[in-house]
Amino acid sequence: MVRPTLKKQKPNLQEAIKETAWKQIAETGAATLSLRSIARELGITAPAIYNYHPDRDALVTALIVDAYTSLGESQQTAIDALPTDDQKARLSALGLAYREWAITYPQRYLLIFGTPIPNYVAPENITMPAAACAIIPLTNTLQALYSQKKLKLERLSPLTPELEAMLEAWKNYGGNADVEVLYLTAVIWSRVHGLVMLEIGHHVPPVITDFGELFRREIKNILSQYL
Amino acid sequence: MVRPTLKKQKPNLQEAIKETAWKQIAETGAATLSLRSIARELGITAPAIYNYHPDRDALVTALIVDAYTSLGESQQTAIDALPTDDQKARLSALGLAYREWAITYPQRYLLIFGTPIPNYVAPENITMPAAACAIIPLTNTLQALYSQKKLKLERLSPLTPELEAMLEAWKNYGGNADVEVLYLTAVIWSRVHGLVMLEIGHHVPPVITDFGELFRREIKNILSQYL
DNA sequence: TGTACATCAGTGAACGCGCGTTCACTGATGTAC
DNA sequence: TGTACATCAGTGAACGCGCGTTCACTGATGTAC
Repeated sequence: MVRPTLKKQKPNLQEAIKETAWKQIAETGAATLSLRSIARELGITAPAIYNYHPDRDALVTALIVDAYTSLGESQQTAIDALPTDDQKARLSALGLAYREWAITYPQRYLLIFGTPIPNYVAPENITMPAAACAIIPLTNTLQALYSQKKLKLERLSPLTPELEAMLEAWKNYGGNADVEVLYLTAVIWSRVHGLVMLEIGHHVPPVITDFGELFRREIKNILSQYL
Repeated sequence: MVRPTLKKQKPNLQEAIKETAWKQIAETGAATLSLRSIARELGITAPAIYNYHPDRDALVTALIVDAYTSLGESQQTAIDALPTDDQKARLSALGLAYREWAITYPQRYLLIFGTPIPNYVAPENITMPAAACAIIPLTNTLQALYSQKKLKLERLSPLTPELEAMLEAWKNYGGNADVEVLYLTAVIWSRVHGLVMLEIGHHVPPVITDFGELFRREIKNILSQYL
């Protein structure tokens, strides 16, 4: 009935499947995602999906990679227009853009950073690099500041040998930055991540009607703390 | 076959149901929890559970409340033994105990702070107060420091009127503390929360073999930043 | 002490549901001659 | 231009599974006389 029309409009099921998946994830979260419900909404039968993805887990993996990529691109876009010499503005922009992406796509954010989907195991060799890309703009910005000796690191508690060794290993593993920069990346990221998770998880009393106010103050505090 | 024996050993199904639920949550997470699997492990039939909980959602709510309570108690215990005049040690203990609880019961932590369970809606009038109890030890400790004028608030970016108004509302709503204390509560909590979420979600490269090192350094940094 | 009875925790069958995945198939498309 | 054929995306039926919830029931317990 409706199917033939849809079929004409969307011969590229490849994309349509993921679009519908994102739509359903946005509506009810990734945990209720199913091949059958995607097929239903698309007006096709469930087995048709197997022509494009070997199984459900492969689709989920593709979605996760796309989500990381989208987050990473929004991070990069946030700083592309800003002058390279104003690293402070860039750092701030990264923080604000990060929250913006997360509250625009809360379910997407939860897909990558929330509780793992039951019975799904992420192939780490695929998802880890994608995740790394999302963080690279932050690392690069911090590294630029570090190179210009603009980071106030003297306030930080000294690195223990164990911690330094682990950060060194991280450096070799892929992080193309100095150990203190990697540490700051993790720590600043986790601060932003923590606030974002509280906000989209509604773990803050409802009287906080504009969480952005709180978030922006904290971004300012982070900037003045390390710069 | 096995049932009668079990029945003799555990006549208090009320507790046994929740115990088994926790066990299964610890094993595979809250998302796969089901009345039938609890009953199965307990050697009873699923409908028997309805004698103790009106439906699945009620059980989940009870578990969530228990989790918050357990976290809150572990927070309180962490500072009970410490001298009241050493607020710095208390603050540090709260942070370390928080992580300890979370990595001991990661699935419990995710139950309350991770992605919500599909098709479950938390009755906020029940879960919010329980959640508040988990945070009160931190607020109280910060309030004590504030009263003794030991918090370095001058470094913080100024409160906007909007933010101050929201924090005032929070105060009336239940937080029995000054606005700057409530702000610090939210911000310090979110920092700890962010680190914990990254750790239990495995979002940090595997070369970071002892995340505790990173965590402890950050606790020290938080202390020296605000105290 | 012994019998009749009420209570009520737990049973087992059944309901309707949705899921991932397989398989032989159909039927439109596009190519080869 | 017209026919025979291969391709292959999508179908529909079926598989076995687990779920929450309902309902009439059973049978052990404990009470009342």
